[in-house]
Amino acid sequence: MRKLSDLSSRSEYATDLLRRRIISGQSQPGSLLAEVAVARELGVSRVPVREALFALERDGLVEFSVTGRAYVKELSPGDFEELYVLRLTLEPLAARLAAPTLRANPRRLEKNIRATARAKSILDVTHLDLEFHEIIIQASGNGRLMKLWRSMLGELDLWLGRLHRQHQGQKLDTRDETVTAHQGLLECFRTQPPSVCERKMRDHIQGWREWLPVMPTNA
Amino acid sequence: MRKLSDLSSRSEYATDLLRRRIISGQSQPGSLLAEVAVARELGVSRVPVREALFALERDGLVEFSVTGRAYVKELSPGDFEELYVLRLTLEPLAARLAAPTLRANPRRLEKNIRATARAKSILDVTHLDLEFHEIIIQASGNGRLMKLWRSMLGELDLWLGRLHRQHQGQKLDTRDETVTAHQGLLECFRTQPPSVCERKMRDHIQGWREWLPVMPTNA
DNA sequence: GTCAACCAAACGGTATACACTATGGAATTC
DNA sequence: GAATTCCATAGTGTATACCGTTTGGTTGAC
Repeated sequence: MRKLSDLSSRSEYATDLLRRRIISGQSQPGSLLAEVAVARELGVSRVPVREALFALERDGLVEFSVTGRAYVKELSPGDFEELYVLRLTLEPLAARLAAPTLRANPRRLEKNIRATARAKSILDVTHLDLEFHEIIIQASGNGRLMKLWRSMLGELDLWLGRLHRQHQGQKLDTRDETVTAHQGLLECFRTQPPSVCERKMRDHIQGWREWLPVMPTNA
Repeated sequence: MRKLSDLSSRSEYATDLLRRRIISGQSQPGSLLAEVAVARELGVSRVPVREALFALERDGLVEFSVTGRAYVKELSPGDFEELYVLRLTLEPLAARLAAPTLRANPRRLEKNIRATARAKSILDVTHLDLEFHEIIIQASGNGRLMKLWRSMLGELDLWLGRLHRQHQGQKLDTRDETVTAHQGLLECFRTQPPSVCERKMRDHIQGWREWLPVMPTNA
C-alpha cells in the first residue's frame, strides 16, 4: 500500500486510496463517502478529500446526489453495456490512428505482451491487458481520446474487479488467450494497413465481450 | 449576465462566469488564472474558485501546469482536429443508438429546428446547432456518451467563438444551411433505419468540417 | 555585460472554523 | 396505528489562516 509520503499531495493520496477501496469492493456500492468521516480516517483534512471525490466522480467511481453527498457508484448491467459500446467505437479509431506509429515502433507492445506471458495472477493479466490497450490509445496521438479513455478506465476496473470476485472459485485464467489475441493485434500493426488494424481491434473487443462470463444482472 | 443569487452555489457561479470569459475571449489564452486574484474579483473565497478551475479543466477550457497553476487553454489546430475526429466517431454512434427513440418522438428536434429557423444572430445559430446534436446524444440513452459530449462541448464552444470573432466582418451566416441539413437528418430519423441515420450523421459532420472557414493555424 | 545567488512577493496546498441544509428518528396529533 | 411535526445530528458550502514552494526580479561577483 502506498503511503502518504510517496505521493506529491494529499489529494492524490486520498484519490489513490479511495480508488483502491472502491475497486477492491472494500467500499460497498451505494455507501456514503462522508467527507468528515473519510478525512478523519485518512488523517487529512476535508479539502483533499473533497478534491479526491470530485476526481473520482469524473472517473465514474463516485456519484453525487443532488444535495452534494458522494456515494460509491452502483453498477448496473446497463452501465457495462454503455462502457462496452464506447470501447467498441473508440478503440478501433485509436487503432487506426495509432497504426503508423506502432508499425514504426512496436516495442512497448512487445514488452507488454512478454510481461503478460509471464504474469502470475489474474489481476496482473487484467492490468496488463488494460495497459496494452492504453499503449495503443497513447500511440494514437489524440490527447482528448486519451482523456476519455482515462475517464472510462476506473469504471472498467470496477467491473473487472467485481467479475473476478464473483468468479473467484473458478479458474477464469485468461492469460494465454490474452497473449494470443494481443500477438495477433501486434502482427496486424506490423504488417497491415490502418483500416485493417481498425477492423481487427473491433473484432478483438467484440470477442472480449463475448468471452466474458455472463455479466451479473443485479447491483 | 447571471448573478450570484441566480445560482445554487458559488462554485457554479464561478464556473459559469469563468467559462463565459474564456469562451468570449475576454480571458486571453495562456493567461494565468490565479486563485486569489479571481476570488477577489468575483467576491468569493478561493474554495469555489478552485472547484471552478477543476471543473473547467475537465471541460478542456483550463490547463494546469505541473506546479498546479491554472492557465486559460491555448488552442492549437491539432486540438481542433482531435475534437473533430472524436465527433466524427461518437456522433454517428449516437445517431444509430438514438434512431428508434427519435423516430418515436421527434418533437424536441422539430422544436429545435423551428427555433433555429427563427434565430437572429450567428451566436444563436451556433448554440442551437450544438443543442440539436446534444438532443440526439441524449436520446441515445447512453449516459457515458453524454458525459463525454459535455466534456467536449466547452472546447468546441471555444473554437466556434474564436472563429466567429475572426470572421466578424464577413457574413458567415449559416442559419439556412444549418436548418436544411438538420431537416435532412430529422427526415432520416423519421423514415430510415438506424444504420442509415448513422451514415447520414457522419456525412453531416464531415460536411460541417469541410464547410468551416479555414481553421486558424496559430494560437 | 553575463551569470549566478539570493530574496521578497505571489501563489497553491491544506487545516480549521463557522454557517447553512438535509436527514432520520422521536414526539405528537389525529 | 398512521401520518405529521419537530428537533438533534450529520453533512456540505464557504471563508479564512497558515505554511511551504515557486517565481521573477535584483543584487552582487566576475
